[in-house]
Amino acid sequence: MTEAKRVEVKDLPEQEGEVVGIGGWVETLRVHGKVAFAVVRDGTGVVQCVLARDEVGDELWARGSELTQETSVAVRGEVTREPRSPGGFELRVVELDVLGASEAYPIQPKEHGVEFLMDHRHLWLRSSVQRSVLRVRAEITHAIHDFFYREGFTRIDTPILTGSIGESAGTLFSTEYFGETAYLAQTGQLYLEAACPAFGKVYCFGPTFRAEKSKTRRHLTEFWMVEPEVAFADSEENMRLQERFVTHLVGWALDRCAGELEELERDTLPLEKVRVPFPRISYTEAVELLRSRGSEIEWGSDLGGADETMIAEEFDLPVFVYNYPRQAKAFYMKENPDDPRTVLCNDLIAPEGYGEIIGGSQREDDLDRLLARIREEKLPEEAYEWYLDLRRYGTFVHSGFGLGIERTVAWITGRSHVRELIPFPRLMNRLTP
RNA sequence: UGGGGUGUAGCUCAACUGGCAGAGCGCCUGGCUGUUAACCAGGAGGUUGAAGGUUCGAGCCCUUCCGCCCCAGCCA
Repeated sequence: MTEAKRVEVKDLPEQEGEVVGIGGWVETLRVHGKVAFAVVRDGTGVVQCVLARDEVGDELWARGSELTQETSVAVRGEVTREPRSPGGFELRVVELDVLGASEAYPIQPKEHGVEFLMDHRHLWLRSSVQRSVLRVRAEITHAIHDFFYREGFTRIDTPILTGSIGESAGTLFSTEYFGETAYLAQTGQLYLEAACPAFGKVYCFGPTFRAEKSKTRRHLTEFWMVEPEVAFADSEENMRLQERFVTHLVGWALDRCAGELEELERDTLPLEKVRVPFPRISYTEAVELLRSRGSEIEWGSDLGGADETMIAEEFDLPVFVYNYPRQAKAFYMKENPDDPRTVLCNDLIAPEGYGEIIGGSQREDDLDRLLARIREEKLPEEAYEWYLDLRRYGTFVHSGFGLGIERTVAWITGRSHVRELIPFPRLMNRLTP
């Protein structure tokens, strides 16, 4: 192919009248007797490329009119303003090279079932809805780092391979590790607590593994979680950080992903309402509310998905539910001095039925009470020796939380299942591709 | 693990009460100069998830197994 200025599709409107080159993949081809339309995607956008038989000659016509779905091509043509073309511009083809042929592409621009699409996840990524949700995910992860950088946090990368330590046993993936058993991390929190006295405000962001045999639209066995931890912050400050953080993520998505949210047909009005402060309701108040709405929940048991949805419906913002019964929560959460039946913690429930996106707490900083809780839960005390050291050498009030990325992106994009919101989901029955 | 559903062409789905296995899309052939998931005509394409049973006859009924989806639990 002769030399032509190589451009990205998103920049084509600025090149009107110029002859430019693009590289991309054929999404669809519509051939008439003497004119053909090929829609080409390059990753930055899509453009309709037009071949007129009378203009391009027999050889190019033959090549262009036999393009198949997802053939990779290099196209050279004139950028033309054209109201009949989607996007208002098209490329009038002068030259076209097939770079990589594509025979019988499995995914049609029609409906498919979930299993078929997941079996072809490596190709499904090219589809417009998948591109949009994964673009939003990428922007959200960027917004996460932006927020914590600007707030003065230091990023701490916590290990993925760990010894036996975490929230509880029985939900960990294990693997052989030079004759020992290693476990895949289900939280970075305990390591962050160790980094806290070194840096004050820290966070980690990475994959998390849960060997639960969960089969719901809200669960993955491998998911990404961002976890901040703040020295000298109590539960109250923790919730204020959470609402500022979530507001930042939503605002970032509205600013930078308007096109994607439109493509996804997401009603952005509920998102535009998101601002601090978020409504708060104590666990005890939540139980009273639920019982007044006909639920038979007993004080002491954890809230289920239906309970969360019922609470979310009372508000049009994310809502904090705080201070749960201690038997429903993890050993490291600090006892509530005003009501020792409960611990200083909170969940954040997203609106519109998307459920829990954050779990957070103030941590137990008293050595004796923490030790008592470890023994109460019958956890292996030896494994927690280094964690207990943090209470022996300059213990301090501190709090933190974990926000699930896929659930947050599900809410922001309005998608119903988290499996679409990570490029290659790992589920109980899905390890490939 | 428990409850509910489902499995038919490459894909998405029909098939009445148990009675000749079908459509749309995709693919192949031909037609068409402005399509927008193009349209029109023709063609190829099936071990009805697997095994067994009932019946003159099973995609449909029965038994067992397998896959998938939804809900619950666990949590983010």
